[in-house]
Order: sequence, then structure tokens, then C-alpha cells
Amino acid sequence: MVTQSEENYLKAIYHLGKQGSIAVSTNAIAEKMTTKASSVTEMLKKLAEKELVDYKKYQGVSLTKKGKTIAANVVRKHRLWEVFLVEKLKFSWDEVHDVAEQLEHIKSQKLIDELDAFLEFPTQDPHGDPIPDREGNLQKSQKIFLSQVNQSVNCSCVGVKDSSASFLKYLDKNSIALGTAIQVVNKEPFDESMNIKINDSELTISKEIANNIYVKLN
Amino acid sequence: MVTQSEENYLKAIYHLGKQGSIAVSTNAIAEKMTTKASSVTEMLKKLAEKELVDYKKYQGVSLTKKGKTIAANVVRKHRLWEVFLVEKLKFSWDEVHDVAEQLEHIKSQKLIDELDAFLEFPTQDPHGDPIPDREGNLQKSQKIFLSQVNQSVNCSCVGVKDSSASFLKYLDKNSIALGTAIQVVNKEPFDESMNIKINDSELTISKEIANNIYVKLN
DNA sequence: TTATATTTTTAGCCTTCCCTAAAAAAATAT
DNA sequence: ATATTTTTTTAGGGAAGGCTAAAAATATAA
Repeated sequence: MVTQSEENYLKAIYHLGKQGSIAVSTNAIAEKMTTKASSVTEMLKKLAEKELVDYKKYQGVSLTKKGKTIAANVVRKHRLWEVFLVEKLKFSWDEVHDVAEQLEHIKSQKLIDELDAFLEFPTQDPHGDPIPDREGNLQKSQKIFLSQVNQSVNCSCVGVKDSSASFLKYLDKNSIALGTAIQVVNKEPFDESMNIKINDSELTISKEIANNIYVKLN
Repeated sequence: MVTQSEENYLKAIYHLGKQGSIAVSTNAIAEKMTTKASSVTEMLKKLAEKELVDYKKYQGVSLTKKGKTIAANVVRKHRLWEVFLVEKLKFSWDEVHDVAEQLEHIKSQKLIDELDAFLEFPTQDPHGDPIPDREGNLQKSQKIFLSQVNQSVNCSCVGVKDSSASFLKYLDKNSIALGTAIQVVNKEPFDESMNIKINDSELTISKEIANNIYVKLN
């Protein structure tokens, strides 16, 4: 049996390990989980004992095959629940996270299989992140930053990088949501700001904003 | 903050306190929760400290207003999730309990309000038990035992008394489900067995079975 | 009513997961 | 290459929730 706390640690290591496949540091985990490094060390020993991570003192950790499967499954559940909350229960982008954080720990294979079917097998969550399949494989999404899109090109919003509540609120205010069609009207070389068209109305956005929005080309 | 464990104790006291409004005994709670009496005593002290129960050593406990509200809310969540599992995710009667037992502890007012609306404000769970409203009031259901129904009378199944997996399986096997129309064809005075008609096919059931099925008259 | 049985509580201990403070190892700077 | 800083681990402790065994209170029987 894997406890809720253990699942959270595995998930954190999973996310931190994604970019660059080097071992994850104790401090990085502590920061991500807003806990103390000493607590992390203790948990790493327990996870190593259970063969869910490879851990050598002072050398950081990485997930074993077994650990990775569990972590991917937690992420899968988290993202499926997010889809459920947005599509079926009228939650908005910035409200789903805390609840999904609780729901991801519910244990029932049938529940998650049926939920997946009920949602018609979604491949992305409301933030545009891919949903791992039953085996834990997640298809590489080919999203790029809006800032990388050339003038006159059409694309659609598939996600955000910074999913803080304040940024999500900005997007809502400007009618940018998952799936929203965006046309790049003009790119200003000087400050890298952009003019974009959304539903026929034009909007100017800064480099910082454009660097936080993921899109896919149409 | 009320912990998951505290919620479970409050719920147990709530259920045990229903029939007969005398105080609930330590042993009864221990049995219901499959734990030890000593653990119960310890928890009762904690709950009394938080003013969720009235507790006097050796005299049993009862819920305070505050405790009752929390307990009713847990029951409300449990039963709403059961409806969700059966109506939307194709769970059968005997599969919902364990999962609902986990889901009932998810904390989010919006979640439960939206779920309620999504399910179109059900008043009964799949076992025919009433769902408390937001204030914790639950309408008295007027269900009676099938054994109390007179000859030639039509009724429909609204619930069961013993919801053990084995009994639920018996019902499934004989095509008896929530909402199933039942006609009492004949009552045998000798052993109180009954002949009943379900979807035009006749079935003989013992007194024990008839005493476990709740119905409402048509 | 006194003895016996049952119920409930107390005392002491365990595990999980968190913490602080100090020690040890590794990384960085002079 | 040594000194300093940063990171990681160890040591020791706390709260929550469970356990067993023994003591105390209550209930039941003779």
C-alpha cells in the first residue's frame, strides 16, 4: 500500500524529473512540497526501502519503473478529475487545482476507468497538459509558446506555463481559454510585444504574457 | 478543521443515534468502526473538547448541534457520490460503498453544490436512503418493508435494509433493483413467504427476504 | 446484597509524518 | 588548496490515531 503522502512525494519527483533526466535534489523536492529537507530525506529512505525510487545519500533521487508507474497514475487521475470539474461541474481554470489535489488520491481502478470513458477519453487537461494513459505513457504534446508564433499565423491556445490564479484571471478577463483561436496580427521587434486577434477583437500583449501561453498551430 | 477520522466517528454516532435518541455507547461505536473501545474513548474526548459531542464518562455520547451538522454533511456527500457512481459511471449497487466512503471526505463546498445540481438534486441514494439537504435536514422517507404489503397490491422497490454484498447480489440475480415494480401475488400465512411478480415473471421469496426489502406503495 | 460479568477508561507503547537544531558532506570562492 | 557557504543528513521530539493489558465503573446474577 502506498500512502497519500508517499503518492505526493512520487508525484513531485515525477514532475521535477521531467525536464532533464538527472537525479532530483532533496531541496528541490522540499521546495515543491513546501516542507523541510529533513522530512524529505526521511521519506526518500522509506521510498527506497519500498523500491519506488533509486536513492543514494547526497546524490539525489530518481523514480524506479514501479515508482514512475504510480506517479504517472496519480497525474492521470489528477488531470482526469480536472477535466471532469471543468466540463461537467462548471469549475473555471483557476478553481480546479485544490480539489483535484484531493481527488487524485481516491483509490479505485473502476472509478478511474469509468470516469475516463464518461469524459470520452480526453488526452489533455484544462491547462493543456497531456493525460497519461493507463500504462503511464504520455504523448509528447507539441505545444509551443505564443511568443514563438510568426506574424499572420493562426493557432489555438492549448495551455499555460504559469498557472497561478492571478495569471488565469488575466486570461479569463481577456477571453482567452483552452481552445480559443488566436491570430498573430503583428510582432513588435523592439519589445517583443504582440498584437493578436481573438474573436475578431484585437489585443496587445507583452512579451511576458506571450511567453506564458502555450499554443498549437492550426 | 475536522480530520477524516473525526468525520468517520461523527458519522458513526450519527447513524447509531438515529434509532432511539438515547446516548450511543462506546462499544457500539467501536463495533461499527471495527476498532477498539480504547481508541473510541480517546477520540470521544477529542470530539468533546471540540464541542462536537456531549460526552460524560461511562454515560455514552450524543452529537451537539455542530457535530450533527458536520455528520449530516458527510452523509449528504456520501449519498450524492453514490448517485453519481450509479447514474453516471455505471457502478452497480454493491460496488459503490467503498468508493463513496473515500469520496465523502473531499472538502469543497462548490464541488458538492455543483455535483448536486449536475445530478439534478436527487433526494434518495441508490439504496433508497434519503439525502440530507444543505442544512442537514433529511425528509422522513415513508418506505415500508415488502413483508408488510398486502396481497394484490402494487409497489416499487426503494431500498434495502441489509445492504451486504451477498444480499445485493441476490437482488441483482433476481432482477430486483431500485425502482423495480413489484406486485404481491400471494402471501402464505404459514411461513410468511410471498409470491411476487416482477416484469411479468413470478418469484417466491422467504420472510427473511421480504423483511429486507423496502418499498413504497404505488 | 454480594459476587461475577461486562463495559469503559487509563496507562503505556507503536507508526506515520512533520518539525528544529546540529553534524557531515559537497560545492564554491579566495 | 584551503576556507567558506550551501546542501543534505542525523538526532531527537511532537501530534494524530491506532493497539494491548490492566484498572475502574457499571450492570447482572445468585
